[in-house]
Amino acid sequence: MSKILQRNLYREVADRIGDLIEHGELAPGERISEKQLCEKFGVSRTPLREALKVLATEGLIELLPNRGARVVRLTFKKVKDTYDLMAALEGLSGELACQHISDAEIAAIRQLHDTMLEHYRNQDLMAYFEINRKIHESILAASRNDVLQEMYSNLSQRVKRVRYSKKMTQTFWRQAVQDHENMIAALEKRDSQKLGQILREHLCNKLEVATLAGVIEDGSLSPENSAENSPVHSTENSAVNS
Amino acid sequence: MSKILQRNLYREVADRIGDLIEHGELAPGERISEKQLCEKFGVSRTPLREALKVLATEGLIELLPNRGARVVRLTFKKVKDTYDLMAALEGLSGELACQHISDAEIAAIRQLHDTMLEHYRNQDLMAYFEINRKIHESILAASRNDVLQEMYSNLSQRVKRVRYSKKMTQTFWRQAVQDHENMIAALEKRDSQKLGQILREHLCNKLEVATLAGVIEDGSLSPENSAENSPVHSTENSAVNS
DNA sequence: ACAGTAGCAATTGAATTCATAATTACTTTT
DNA sequence: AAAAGTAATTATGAATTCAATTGCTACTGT
Repeated sequence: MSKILQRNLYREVADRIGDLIEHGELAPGERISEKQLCEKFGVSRTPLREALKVLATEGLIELLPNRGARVVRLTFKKVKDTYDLMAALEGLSGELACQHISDAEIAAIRQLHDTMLEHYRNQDLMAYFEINRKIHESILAASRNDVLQEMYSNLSQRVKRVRYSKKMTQTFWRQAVQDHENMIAALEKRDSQKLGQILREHLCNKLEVATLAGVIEDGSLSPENSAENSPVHSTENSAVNS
Repeated sequence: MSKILQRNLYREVADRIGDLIEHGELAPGERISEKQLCEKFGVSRTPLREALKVLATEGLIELLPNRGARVVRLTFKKVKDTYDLMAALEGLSGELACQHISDAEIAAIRQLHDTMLEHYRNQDLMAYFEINRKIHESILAASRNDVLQEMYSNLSQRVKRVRYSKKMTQTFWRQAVQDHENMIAALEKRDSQKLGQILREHLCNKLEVATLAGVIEDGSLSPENSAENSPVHSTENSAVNS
């Protein structure tokens, strides 16, 4: 049925490090000491270094030749670029989903949708987000495109640590709910063009980007800015103000 | 300027193995012996295994626990899924390019376009494809989205070994050229919606998928079909005659 | 004769060891 | 006293070694 999950040590270690990054226990830009992590996880350097190589190709850390690894610093531009991509992928997933989704799956999503509305009425943001995630996941699964799902999952991983959207204005929230109403409608009519468009323009992404502009500006994500060796600061931060 | 290319041994090895796969010297489904490759490249097992882990996350090979690695078998569905994704990414790149591209870059693409038309008139397929690739690359670069470029490049790698479209009917070719005419027009008008749409529907992808359907059916890509452990050889040989 | 189990060979997974590169601290010179 | 250069220490890159799992083959029992 689903994929056989291979439990190699390197994969386990990679996941654990990913968690550390997501929860901020490994700060952005922080240098990662191999020995330190070896002791923390109780493994030898070989599987740990394999894990680091993998995490680097997954875009979570970057490797400095002969100088070890460090957590990638999420600049505003990087996050924006990633969200643009994710929006495009969500759009595609919507189009494909309309072509392949079963009636049972639509019914299940409708069910989720109704539950989500309930949470909206109760103003339960956490519960709302959880169901929201499940709905998008269901559509993604209905696309029947494994490569797409893999890519989306990877992109999602990269920006996970900034996905906490604590503040959600009523206007935005209301609009998001409206988007979801339209999504369900398009899905039930199997209007792939429409669903694709809605998902591409779905507020969630734009909203998060908007709020993030503030968050990142605060310096909470990029403590010592993006420039490593160049003394000149580029326009990336000033762009936030425009 | 551009990224500092780190020349780690593992990256070098990974690229070399990638080449072997692309050129078919490592057959699809073939088991990869670590020792064998170590001797071939003259490196120890450590960097080689790091390379294998990376190639696995890049989707070129798959790792069987305690049984080594093997080249992924490109099924028709996998290729189709990948092309669908690439089309979506090209579409996005078009939209973004219209927003960021400079006049100089447009002029350069126009230049490429004219050269390509020349090759079309001379019916020089190889030269045509080369310029065609450069044009799409230029648009991708103009999107100013590094994540997008990285993802596209990865997807492109995965299906590289089947991208040889030797046969190109005149009808298809003519349509492709027409598409490119429209692309340039949209680009010069900076009509992002239009360019996006053209790129998403650009014949190249659909054409390749169509021809590939034949190629893969021939068994040249999946020698023993998609089934892994089934002892029964299905229609693979009889299909060649049909 | 066929099937199941046990033993052996081979290959991968992980750890330890060795080498090389970088960084830091200390000393010397200006 | 400050700066530069050299040496030493630390950390990463690579190789070798060790252990464990797998697959194959042979032998025995039914």
